[in-house]
Amino acid sequence: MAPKNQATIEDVARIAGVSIATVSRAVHSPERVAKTTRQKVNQAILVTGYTTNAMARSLRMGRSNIILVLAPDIGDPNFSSTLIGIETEARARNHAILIGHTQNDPQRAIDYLRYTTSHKAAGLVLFTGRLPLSDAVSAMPLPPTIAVFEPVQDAAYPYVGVDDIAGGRKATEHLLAAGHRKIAFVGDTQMRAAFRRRRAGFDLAMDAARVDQDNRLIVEGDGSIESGRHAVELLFMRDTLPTAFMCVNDTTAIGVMNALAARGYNVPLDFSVTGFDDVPQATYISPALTTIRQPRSIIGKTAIERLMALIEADHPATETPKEDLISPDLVLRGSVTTPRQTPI
Amino acid sequence: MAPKNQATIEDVARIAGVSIATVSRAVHSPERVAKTTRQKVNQAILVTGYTTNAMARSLRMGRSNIILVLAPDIGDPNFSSTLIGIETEARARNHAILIGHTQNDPQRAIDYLRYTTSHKAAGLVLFTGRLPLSDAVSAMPLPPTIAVFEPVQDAAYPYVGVDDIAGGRKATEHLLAAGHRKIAFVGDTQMRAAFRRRRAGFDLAMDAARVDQDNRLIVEGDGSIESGRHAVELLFMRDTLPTAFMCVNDTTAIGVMNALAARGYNVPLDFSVTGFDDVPQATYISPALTTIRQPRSIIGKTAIERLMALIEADHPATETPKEDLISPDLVLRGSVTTPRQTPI
DNA sequence: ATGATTCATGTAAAGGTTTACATAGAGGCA
DNA sequence: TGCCTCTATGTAAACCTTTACATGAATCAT
Repeated sequence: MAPKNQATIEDVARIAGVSIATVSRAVHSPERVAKTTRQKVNQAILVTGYTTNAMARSLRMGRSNIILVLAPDIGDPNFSSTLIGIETEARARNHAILIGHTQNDPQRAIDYLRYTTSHKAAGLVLFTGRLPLSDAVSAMPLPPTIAVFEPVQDAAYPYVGVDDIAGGRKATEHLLAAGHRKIAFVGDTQMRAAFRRRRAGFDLAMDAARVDQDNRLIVEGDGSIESGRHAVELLFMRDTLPTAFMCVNDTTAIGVMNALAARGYNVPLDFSVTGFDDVPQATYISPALTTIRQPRSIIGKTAIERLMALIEADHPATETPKEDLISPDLVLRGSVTTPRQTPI
Repeated sequence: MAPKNQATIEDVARIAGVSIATVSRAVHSPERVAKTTRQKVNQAILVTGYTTNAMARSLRMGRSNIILVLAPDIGDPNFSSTLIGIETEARARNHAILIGHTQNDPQRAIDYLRYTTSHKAAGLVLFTGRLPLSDAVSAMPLPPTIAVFEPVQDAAYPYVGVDDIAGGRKATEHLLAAGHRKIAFVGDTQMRAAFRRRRAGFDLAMDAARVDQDNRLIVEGDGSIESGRHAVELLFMRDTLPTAFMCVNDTTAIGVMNALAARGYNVPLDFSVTGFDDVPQATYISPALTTIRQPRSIIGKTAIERLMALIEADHPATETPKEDLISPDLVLRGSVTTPRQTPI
């Protein structure tokens, strides 16, 4: 069916009646070869069905056109949508995406990072907020690197993400504007930088509205659905209940709504709820969740733009790493309304 | 920080006091070098931090250790979970996964297929039921290929997927066992092979239960949430209503449940509903959806096993392509119960 | 003791590119 | 005309492996 042996640059050169150097130039810097020659070469390429051997090219050039994307969890909806942006932008720039799925296993991460050098990866995109801190990693020569969604702890890589502070603030301001004053913040934790910032946005909005500390019910949580459910149980054991729940992410919010429904309450009539992320599930639950939308594919696109700038820069890492924060939008759906007048 | 120039096999050879051939052998077929030499080499590798240059290796060997996965939609939950199985298994066999995201655009698909030859990919995994049928593609020399989830139209690639007939049958039998006799099948279409098979399973079960054609309400649909909603509207315009909806996939089922809720009906008290796929959303809606679970990561794992067998086989495609159908399980949740006694 | 066999290692070619440097022809200018 | 510059192309080296083949030593059978 297909010719057993792929045509090489030499086949093209022979047919076009030029040297292999000219063919190479015709392909990669067409302006350096005469118009008529270029046409002969293109013709020969068509005839032979020639494709450059990327392996030979990478070997010679010292780097490939592969970008490694390291992610702890491929299934995370944030990941897949961002990947779309990454893939599209990378492809437009003639680069391919290699997926490294770490499952939070440091050994797997190290293996993939090693990949980076053995495959001469052009760049590295990190979805993972933590890098294994073994000596193996710090001694490893990594290609230009960019972090996405969460800045990498203890390492100064440029970072592209959502403006979590602005997002947290927007969600909170929306609840305040609806008339809520006693608001629970669900998902307080020091573990994740993004969550810390959302909390900061919450406080900023509450400060600006002059809501005192007593009316801010801070509940710990790790972003899981269980943590949301648990938060509700916890609050019902305290003496004061909030009228609204500002949740650190959608998953938490879904947990909160589950628990409220289980107790027979109606959202938004009895309690208002906001999320953060706008995961697909946010539309499927009822009522649909009012939330902050992650500008996922924009983040992916921006990350590749920055990364390519790094790759093409001659002096790697001479400038100070930059943070690129993209401001998210509030998505109005059905889980927020004015607080009920009679106490629960 | 890291040495500017990666150590090469020659550095290792010099330090170990052997030839580069011996180093190569020590790394890739250790049994062929004497124990003491092997130790010297390993020591030298440790000292230099040597990693084989995969580009040089691939160039010499004529193929890389990269497997291209072509998918129309990265965001599809089926895709990501299957990818986990693919990635894990590929990694265990020292291969890496390159993602090609076609967005159903034939041109993008072709570009990625071309990738396959330029990067000397070891293999190809197709998530896409349709291949662009241009001459460009049929003339293209593709590496060993396997289809996943949907067999590829008009092309005889081995295929790993769920046993859709068995799954469709199981779901239908479950409804029959609950006492339903008038059942709607939502999502009838010729366009997708998987859907055709689910329909076949439905008919098989209905035949076995001797349910006549009048009690099978077949409604067209393309698997979208809108098609589910639309099906309900359609059925309410006919003179007979089903007591249960067997939906071709979960997304359709969610649409059906949405529309029923909008009309004020209760699932499962008024109508029972089953889905197919077990997408994450199936647990988030209320009631949680009784459905057929795709054995996703098993499919991914199996696909790579078959693909590697193909890659390692000396005589490509001499055997007839094989179908590997994995039997899915029924997941019991809250959307099915006995039919109500009083008609709607 | 001798020839045959096995084992461990070395030598060198090949894989397909890109690119520094060389070359040659054309055109411009005095 | 003679010299210089510029442009288009060619030559050959380098990138780093793997592996067929060669070599020499050691082991074995007779």
